[in-house]
Amino acid sequence: MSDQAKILIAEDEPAQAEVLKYNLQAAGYDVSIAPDGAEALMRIEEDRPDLLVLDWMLPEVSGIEVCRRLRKSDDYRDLPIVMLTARGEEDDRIRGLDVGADDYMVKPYSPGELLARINAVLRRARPALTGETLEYDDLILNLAARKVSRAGQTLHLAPTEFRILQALMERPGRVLSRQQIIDLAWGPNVFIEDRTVDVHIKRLRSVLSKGDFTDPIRTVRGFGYSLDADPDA
Amino acid sequence: MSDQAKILIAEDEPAQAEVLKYNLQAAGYDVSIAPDGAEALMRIEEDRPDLLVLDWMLPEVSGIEVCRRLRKSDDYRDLPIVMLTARGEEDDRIRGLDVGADDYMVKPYSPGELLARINAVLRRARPALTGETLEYDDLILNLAARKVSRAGQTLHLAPTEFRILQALMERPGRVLSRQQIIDLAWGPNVFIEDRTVDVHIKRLRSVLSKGDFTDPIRTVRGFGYSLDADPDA
DNA sequence: TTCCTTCGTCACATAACCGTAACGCCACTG
DNA sequence: CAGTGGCGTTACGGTTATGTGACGAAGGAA
Repeated sequence: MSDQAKILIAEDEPAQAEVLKYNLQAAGYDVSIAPDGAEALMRIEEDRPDLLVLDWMLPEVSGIEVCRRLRKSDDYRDLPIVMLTARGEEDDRIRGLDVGADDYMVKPYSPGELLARINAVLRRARPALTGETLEYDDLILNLAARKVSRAGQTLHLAPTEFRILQALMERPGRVLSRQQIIDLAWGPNVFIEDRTVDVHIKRLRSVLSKGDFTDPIRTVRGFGYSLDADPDA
Repeated sequence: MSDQAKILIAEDEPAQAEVLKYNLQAAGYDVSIAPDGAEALMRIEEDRPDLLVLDWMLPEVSGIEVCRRLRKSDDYRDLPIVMLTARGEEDDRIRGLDVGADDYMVKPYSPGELLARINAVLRRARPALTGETLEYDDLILNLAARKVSRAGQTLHLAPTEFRILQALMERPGRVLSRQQIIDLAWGPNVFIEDRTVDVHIKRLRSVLSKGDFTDPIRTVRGFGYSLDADPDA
């Protein structure tokens, strides 16, 4: 996982929850705890965790009910869930997998194994979060995947357009001259007409503004171009 | 291990064994039957099942003895075992878990529930049994068995295609250049034309997309290829 | 041996992309 | 308000990257 993934632990036994939190934090996760099912549902709305560790026996709203509700909701259908069951609750375990948990652990579990499962589930569930990304306004440029999206929608950029946008996003707000853009996007010692940049900027704009998006590129007359989401500021 | 997992039923009551066999076959498993403990041990050697459904009361060699022996052997230490006990044999049940059964069912059981447990045990046990598994979308690549399946269906990949897919699946979503693919799939210091990668990608695609599957490989013009199940996301 | 699979490469077709020229509008200057 | 340089936009020819079918070589299995 590239950054710090958020994990919510829904567990009513404070001691267990704390141990788990400690272990997961040590592994680099951002951890919070909900002591019952109702609170878990609340915190899911609030914190938007990337993964839920869900104890099966919870006060207020049972784990299985939490799971069922999440799977029915539009927003959290895909929230990865690792459930915890005590030995002897085999029936619930089976129901849990049926209800849509991604994995389960039987208590008592080894912290290492639980961590491994969490990592595996996260990896499986969030392939998009791999690699370095540049962000500007609602634009996201993923270097590793070589993908650009705006407001969640993937855009198709030609290679040159991609490199120009990358150059601009690496220097947000700064005005780049045409020659600078050529150096950054084509490489130094490449002879390209300045006006060619204009054409690519135009193409880039038309892709970025497809739909009813506003044009994030500002023309600075006599100098060049810059990224500027809010020209009035 | 193919996607058609082999299950051995060790059960001395023919009627029960047959019913069970019928149900498991309907669920897509490859099923065989052993009427007593001695035969069970023999068939395990012979058939190499992926999971054992083990009745506790068996002629010749008792279920508990079978279990104990398997757990002591080097080859079958991790063979998943689901044991069947008659009601009232609580002591044996507990001994069974101690001896190393992975799960148990009390007779009479519902076929659906047993199936659910078998599925769960297999899913949990397989990674340990078969080595690491890579998953992406509905693709599963089993390193140890060198097998690939899509949506449950086994695919036949040539060795080079397998290694390329492995390289891609180890870095899901990330774009790999042709040279990187060569290094990863052929090894460093191997001279291969870049275009050769294209041809293998084409062959890989045609296998992965057989039927009406969508092509999971994205071409990134000017750079290389990446795994991308959902280009619009 | 012969048959079959896999491999690397090539050759050709196609589609995507690129750079440039040309035209006309617009913003600024005076 | 006229003039001018800068810029947006379109069109187009050429180039390059990729898809695809074919082929011969190598190796293994029967």
